[in-house]
Amino acid sequence: MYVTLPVKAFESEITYQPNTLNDLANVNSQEMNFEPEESLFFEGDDADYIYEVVEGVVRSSKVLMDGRRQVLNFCYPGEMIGISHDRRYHCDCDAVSRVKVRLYRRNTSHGDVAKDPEFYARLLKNAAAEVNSMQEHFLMLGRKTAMEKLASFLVAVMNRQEHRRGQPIELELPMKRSDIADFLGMTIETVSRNLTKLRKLKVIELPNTHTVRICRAEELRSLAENAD
Amino acid sequence: MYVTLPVKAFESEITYQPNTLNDLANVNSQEMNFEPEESLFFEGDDADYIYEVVEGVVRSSKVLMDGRRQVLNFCYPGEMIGISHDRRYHCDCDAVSRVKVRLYRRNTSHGDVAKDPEFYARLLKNAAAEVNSMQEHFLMLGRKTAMEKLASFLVAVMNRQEHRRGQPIELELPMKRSDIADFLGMTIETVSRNLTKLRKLKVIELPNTHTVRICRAEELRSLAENAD
DNA sequence: CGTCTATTTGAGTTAGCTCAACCGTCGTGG
DNA sequence: CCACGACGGTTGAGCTAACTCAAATAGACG
Repeated sequence: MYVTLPVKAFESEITYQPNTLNDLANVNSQEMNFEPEESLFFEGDDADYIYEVVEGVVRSSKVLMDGRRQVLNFCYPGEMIGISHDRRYHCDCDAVSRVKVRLYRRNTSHGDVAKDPEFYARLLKNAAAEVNSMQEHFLMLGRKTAMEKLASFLVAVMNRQEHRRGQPIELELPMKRSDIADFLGMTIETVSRNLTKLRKLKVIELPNTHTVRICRAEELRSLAENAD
Repeated sequence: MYVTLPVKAFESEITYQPNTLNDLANVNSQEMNFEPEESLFFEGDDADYIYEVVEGVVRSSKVLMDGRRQVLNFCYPGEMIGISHDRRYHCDCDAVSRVKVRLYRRNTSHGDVAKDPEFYARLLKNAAAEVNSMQEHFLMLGRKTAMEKLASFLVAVMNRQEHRRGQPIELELPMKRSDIADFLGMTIETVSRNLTKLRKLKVIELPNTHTVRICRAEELRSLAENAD
């Protein structure tokens, strides 16, 4: 029945109850799991599904023929990916960590996503939010220094994740340095050097390579707009 | 009646006929004109209107406190700007040339844009297309050389505009060098130097500062992905 | 414990930046 | 009608932030 894209078998099938707050009415959805580095889809594939991240982190990216890569976004739980205007995906999409996603079928004879106005509204809001966040990312890519980029990235991850006031903030960065570098439009060496610099400035600590403890959040925020 | 945002008076008021192909059903819209460098809206303003460019070119941009600027997009006729997920604009928007725009009110008691499913669908498709084009822009900002950026820009303008096969292609570039520079994330000097370089390579001619004649389109396309 | 991969650090290079001079066009006023 | 100032664009010279290449180190995993 679902022969088109996701080659993996669906792990579960869920039908939402109509009119439940925060849920989508009358939309059939399935869940799927992916291991780190597994691909959800590739650029050029038929965009049969829209994905919602439920657990873990997903990375979308584009590559040039010579291998240069730009990471477009890291998607966290609650975020959607795979919306297309022309029935093709325009980026690659892979799991960074272990990932659970919910799939929404683009077009089916029954339970058609495109005919559900609430889902539509949600998609539009999501797309608008994505445009906004991409605009921030733009300013960063085009006009910020390496240090400002890295600080902005850490601030963005910090803002995305809940934390209790006053506490030193621990960020989990499941992605590799090369992912961060390709997201920020710089090299892994420059990422590494600037992390070290932040550590020496006592703005952060690095208990291990995938954890960043923010010691001076305000200092970091200020570095995100002005590299001194 | 329309006291909120656009301070300028509306030049005309149009009501679309329902069910006309390519038109929007039951949506009141107005048109407005802007002179070059006039602003349509600013970052942080209430996002009361969605704009569709009818004539001319519009520029959206973001600025850092110290004045560094990133141009996000140049909008050509048929494109929409001003969609927001949270009722605020997230970028500045200004006319590059003389511009005619059509305005759609975000929320009104009568003719509410948000309740018109066709308009919704159109907005969503537009937003998805914008995300796609921004993704291309990303790859460019983050990973391309100055020459590749400039060539990509010229190719994008070329693709956007109609032209008859075989003919040498003349592009009108109404924006200033500083706009191009801020769009590509480089300096005006680098833009200028690389235009000169393309001219010396006989890939383009520059009859005047705002016209580019593409002499070797294929060469240009190849430069857009590989600066040699 | 050894192998493999990711990350950090170091040293030298370079693409693109900054600063400065110059040029062309256009509009204004004597 | 011409002089001149303002503005946008081009070109040149030197500088520097980030890159490349290379080597050392640190985790991860069987």
